[in-house]
Amino acid sequence: MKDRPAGKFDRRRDELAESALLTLGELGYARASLREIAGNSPFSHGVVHYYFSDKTELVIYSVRHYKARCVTRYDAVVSDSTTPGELVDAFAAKLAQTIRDEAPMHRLWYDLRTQSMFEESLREAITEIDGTLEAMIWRVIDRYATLCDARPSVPAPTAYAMLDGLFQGALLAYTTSGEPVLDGLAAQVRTVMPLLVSAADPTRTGGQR
Amino acid sequence: MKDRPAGKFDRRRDELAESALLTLGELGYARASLREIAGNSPFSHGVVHYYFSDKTELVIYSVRHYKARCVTRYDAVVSDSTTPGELVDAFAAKLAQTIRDEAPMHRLWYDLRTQSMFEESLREAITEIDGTLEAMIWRVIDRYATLCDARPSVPAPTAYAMLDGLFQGALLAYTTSGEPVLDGLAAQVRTVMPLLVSAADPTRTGGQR
DNA sequence: GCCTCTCCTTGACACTTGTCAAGAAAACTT
DNA sequence: AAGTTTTCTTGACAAGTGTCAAGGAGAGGC
Repeated sequence: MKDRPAGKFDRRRDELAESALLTLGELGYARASLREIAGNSPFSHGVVHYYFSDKTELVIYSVRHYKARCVTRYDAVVSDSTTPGELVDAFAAKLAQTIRDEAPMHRLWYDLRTQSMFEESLREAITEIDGTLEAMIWRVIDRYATLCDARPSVPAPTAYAMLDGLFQGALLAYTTSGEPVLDGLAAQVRTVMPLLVSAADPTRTGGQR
Repeated sequence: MKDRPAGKFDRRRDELAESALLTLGELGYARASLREIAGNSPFSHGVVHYYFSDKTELVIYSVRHYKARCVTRYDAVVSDSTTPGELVDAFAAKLAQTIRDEAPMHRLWYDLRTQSMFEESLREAITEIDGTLEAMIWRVIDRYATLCDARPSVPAPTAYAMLDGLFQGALLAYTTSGEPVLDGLAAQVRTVMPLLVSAADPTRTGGQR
C-alpha cells in the first residue's frame, strides 16, 4: 500500500464537510440524510463511507471544520478597539452580523449541542468546541474590562453562558421575525456588557462611580 | 353520534402525553418513535392516531401539558421570600433542584425549542411557551428588585435570555458531569442576580451605594 | 338476546434511513 | 500501453419510520 497523499484525501473530506454543513444547516441534524448531503455535493451518496466511517464522524468533522474558522471572529474586535464604547459597539455589531450571515450554521451548532445531551457520541467534540467558544467570548470580556480599567465581575463560564443565552434568544427571534430583532440584540449587548465588569481594585483607582 | 364525554377522552390524551414525555425526554424528539412512545404506555402503537392526528400534535400537546405544570415553579419563591438574599437563595436552590429532578424534561424543552428553528410546525407553540417562561422568570426578577428597593436593570427578554443561558449551560454540564456542577449553578445565580437590578429612582432613595 | 357505538389492536403500506459490497472509472506508475 | 491502485457510482440490504384501514373487544341501550 502506498502512502496516502494526505493533502488530497483531506481536501475531499473538507469538500464533503462543506456540503454537509450546507445540508445540516438547512435541515438540522435529525433530518439531514447522507443522500441529501451528497446531493449538495458533486458526489454520490456512497462516497461518504469512503471518506468517513460513520455519519457521526462526518458530522463531527464538519462542525469542527466550521468552528475552527469561527473562533477568531471577534479577534479583530478585541485588537482594534481602543475604548470600551468602541469595543462594545463593534462586538454587538459583529454578533448581529453573524446571525444575518450565518444563521443556519448557528442553528446547527445549537442543534448539535442539544443533541449531545441525548447522544453520547457527540458529547466529547461538542464539549471541546464549547470550551473554545467560551475562551473566544472571554477574550472579549477580558479586553473590555481592561479598557474600562476594571475587572470582570463574573467568571468566564458565567459570562459565556449569559451572552450565549442572549445570542440564542436573538437567533430564535431572528428565525421567526427576521432582521428587525437584530437591533434589539445590539441593544441588549450594550446593556449587559457594562454589568459584566466592576471597578478594578479600589486601592488603585478608587472606583469609577 | 353521541356526545363525546370530553373528560374521558382528554384523560386518555393526558395519559398518552405522559408516556410521550417519558420517551421524548429519554431519547429526544428525533429518536422518539410512536412505537417507542406507545411502548411506554399501556397501549399499542396504533392508538396514537385515535387520539392525535399527528405525531406533531402529540408532541405539542405533551410539551404544553408539561409546561403548564411548570410555569408556577417559582411562585412560592416569589411569595414566600421577604429579603433579597432569601429570594436569591431559594431561587438558586430551586433551579438546581429542578435539574436534579427533571433533567430529561429540560433537555426535551431545549431540543424542541431548537427544532422549532428548523420545523415551522413547532414554532407557534414553542414561541408561546417561551413567552410564559419569560414571564415566569420576570416575576422573580421583579420581586427581587422590589425586595432590593431597586429596579430591574435589564428588560424582561434580556433577563430571561441570560438566566436561560446559565440554566442551559448548567444542564449541559450536569449531563456530562452530574451532581457536582449544580453548586456552581447556584453560585452563578447568586453572582448574577445582583447585576440585574440597579438602585431605584434616586430622587426617592438617593441610591444604595 | 342483539345492535350500536366507542375504544383499541393488528398488520400492512409506502417511504426513508445508514450501511456496505461489487464493480466501473479514473489516476498514477512503470 | 499495461497494470495497479485510488476513487467513485450503483444498487441492494435490513431496519425503522409515520400513517392508516380492517376489524376485534367491550360496554351500554333496547
